Amino acid sequence: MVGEAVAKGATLADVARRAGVSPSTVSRTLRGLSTVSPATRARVEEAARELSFAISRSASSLVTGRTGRVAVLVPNLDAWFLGAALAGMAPALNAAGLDMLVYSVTTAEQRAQFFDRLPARRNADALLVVSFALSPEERARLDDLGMPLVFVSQHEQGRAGVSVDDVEAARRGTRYLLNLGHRRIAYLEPADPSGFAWSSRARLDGYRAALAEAGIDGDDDLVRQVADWQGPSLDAAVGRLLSLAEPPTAIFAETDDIAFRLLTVLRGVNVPVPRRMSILGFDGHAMAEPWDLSTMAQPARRLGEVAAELAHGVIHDPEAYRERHVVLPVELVPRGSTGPAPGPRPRPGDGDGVQ
Amino acid sequence: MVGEAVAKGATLADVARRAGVSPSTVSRTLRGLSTVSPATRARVEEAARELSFAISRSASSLVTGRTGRVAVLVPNLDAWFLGAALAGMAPALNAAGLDMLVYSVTTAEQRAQFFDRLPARRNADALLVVSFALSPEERARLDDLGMPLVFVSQHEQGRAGVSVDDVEAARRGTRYLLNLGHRRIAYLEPADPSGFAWSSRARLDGYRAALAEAGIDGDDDLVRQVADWQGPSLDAAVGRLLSLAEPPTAIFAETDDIAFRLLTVLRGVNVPVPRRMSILGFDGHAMAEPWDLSTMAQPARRLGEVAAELAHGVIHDPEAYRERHVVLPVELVPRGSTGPAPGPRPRPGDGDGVQ
DNA sequence: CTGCCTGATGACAGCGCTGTCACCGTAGGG
DNA sequence: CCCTACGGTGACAGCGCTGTCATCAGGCAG
Repeated sequence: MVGEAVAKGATLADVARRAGVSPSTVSRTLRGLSTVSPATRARVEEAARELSFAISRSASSLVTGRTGRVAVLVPNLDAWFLGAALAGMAPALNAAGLDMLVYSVTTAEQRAQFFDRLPARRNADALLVVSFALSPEERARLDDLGMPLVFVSQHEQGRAGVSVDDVEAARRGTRYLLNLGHRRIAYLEPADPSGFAWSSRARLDGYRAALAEAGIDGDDDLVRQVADWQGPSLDAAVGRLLSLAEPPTAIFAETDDIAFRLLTVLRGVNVPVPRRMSILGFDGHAMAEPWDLSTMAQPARRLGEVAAELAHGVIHDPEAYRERHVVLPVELVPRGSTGPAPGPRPRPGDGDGVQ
Repeated sequence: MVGEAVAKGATLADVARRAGVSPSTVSRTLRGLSTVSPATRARVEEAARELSFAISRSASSLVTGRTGRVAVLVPNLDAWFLGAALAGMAPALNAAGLDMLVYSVTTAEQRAQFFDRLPARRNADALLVVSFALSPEERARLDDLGMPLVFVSQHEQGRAGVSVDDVEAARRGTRYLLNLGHRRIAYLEPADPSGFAWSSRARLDGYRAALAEAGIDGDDDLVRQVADWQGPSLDAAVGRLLSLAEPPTAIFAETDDIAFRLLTVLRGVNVPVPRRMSILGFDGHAMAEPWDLSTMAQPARRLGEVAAELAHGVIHDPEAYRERHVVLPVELVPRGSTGPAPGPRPRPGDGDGVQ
């Protein structure tokens, strides 16, 4: 009895019967195709509505070779940036009539399985690679399979993709600190032991370039790697920086997540921000505002939206889109975590140097 | 020439030819089915590997009626909780051989479209509804279509789902504040103007129950709605609370996001936490630790994992799983944002009451 | 030696669509 | 009044699988 009630779902043939036309006509109508008379169209659409007809993608993709789906490959799912990017992607994809398949590949095992079974293949029309470091073999494999690729938040020579100009953004961020009078500027970059997340030295390069332009010699003691998210290595890094002969007066963190933890650590050890130490982040994390963190804001959602457009492009016009790369702007958002460099170190007896 | 290189992808028939067997046998082998001789199995598997064969779900689902996909419906994608839940879900789903289709329905328009075209139907074997307030019509629609539903992070009577016991968790959180000596405890709940996010009065109920158990009359002035994420209404709410004849000494925030902003606002107006005001959040947000926020931690990832198991369940054994509901524990994580209630208000001349 | 059962495999129809082609009626040009 | 053109429609094959049934070679009891 229960089984009876479960409508298996109307088929296109059912709709055709109800509308008194052939299946072909229903198909044409529903696809909004060329030549269907208005009267027929109306009848078909009503019949479809009455039966709550929803087309079976399985059947149509079997014949068209298109699945109407795109796969999204991410190194994890709980990082703010990825969530924001997906949040931009999903509606844009849906608007284009595409469904979004998400694959979160975090462990080596998952990775092997993903590329071995390649579930995306034949089950998606394109693959969006988001901040994921593809090995050359993996990339080759995907190419062999003829899977159109779109790289999101990473720049791959001669490939469709969307990203920001990390070099330029980091350069501008560093210049901002220089303009505030800072001369000793540290740089904290995330260590990625898994090697899954895509990264480049681009931001670090930008930082170094800005220092060089200002005639300041790079000091490797000021560049430190820290575990991206959890763990004690940040404390150690801060300890190193504070115990230098000439400690920094500003720290540029490669990600806002690092900057947040940095703020906490500094508060804990009574280093006032920004009076004694300015902090600049990178990402435009949603929490940056409540934390009053100055940051280089990436348009994360927008990256997702553009990625969706590119996906649509590479599917429908591979020739035109194959190498299209979009660069989005990064904006410096100055907030309370950055301020002028403190004056010269107080000589003995000078007090705090405060007027 | 380029077109030539694009391998359309081997079919099952190709594998069969290469292995010198019939397509049926290949199908049986690849599905790990009953009776295939070891020798044949080996030949088939090798042929499949050599051709990088990946089965076409479109074709197989056309005949089996199963898509091997589950759809996940979320009210948005950039909230921490949803990201964490998805992060738990994705690998668990993949391990069960299911692909994850994500639908982020944020606007009324998207909502109408989703339920109108119901892209999930016939394109997914089950729908996971995550913190999404389905209208009765929407629910009825899904039921009519025979789509198995799993409710995540929300409790629906007689439905498969996984959630936490919000009443009990809020009661415990409130008791914790009571045990610290607080008697005036405010409660901040999120206003959800869109009405998309599922919510219940459960947490508020738990808060009230704990107060009642302690013999404290509820004071409606202490319960305030604030915009969940952005906006100025928090400032107003704090203003109200601080201007009461008897202001609260602790605030229980229904979500960590509210608690974070609360911490910022209080810091801005020089109300020391926890010396003058204790703050307790709810969620177990990843940022709670660096913020040193006490919180009722939900096992967000675990919710996702269990949801995946339930999805597998309702697909393969609907009878057994139809009404299965799993309740996961919430743990109080005490941190630095909560402390003993300050002593009685200092009488004039008493100073700060600090020894 | 016959008959039957069992394990292993192949043949074939058909899932629900789409694309192609054939078809039909009507309008307009010669 | 015939012929073509064309808008509108239907018939039909077939996409790549799976499930069912048929087939066949051995093994073993009778």
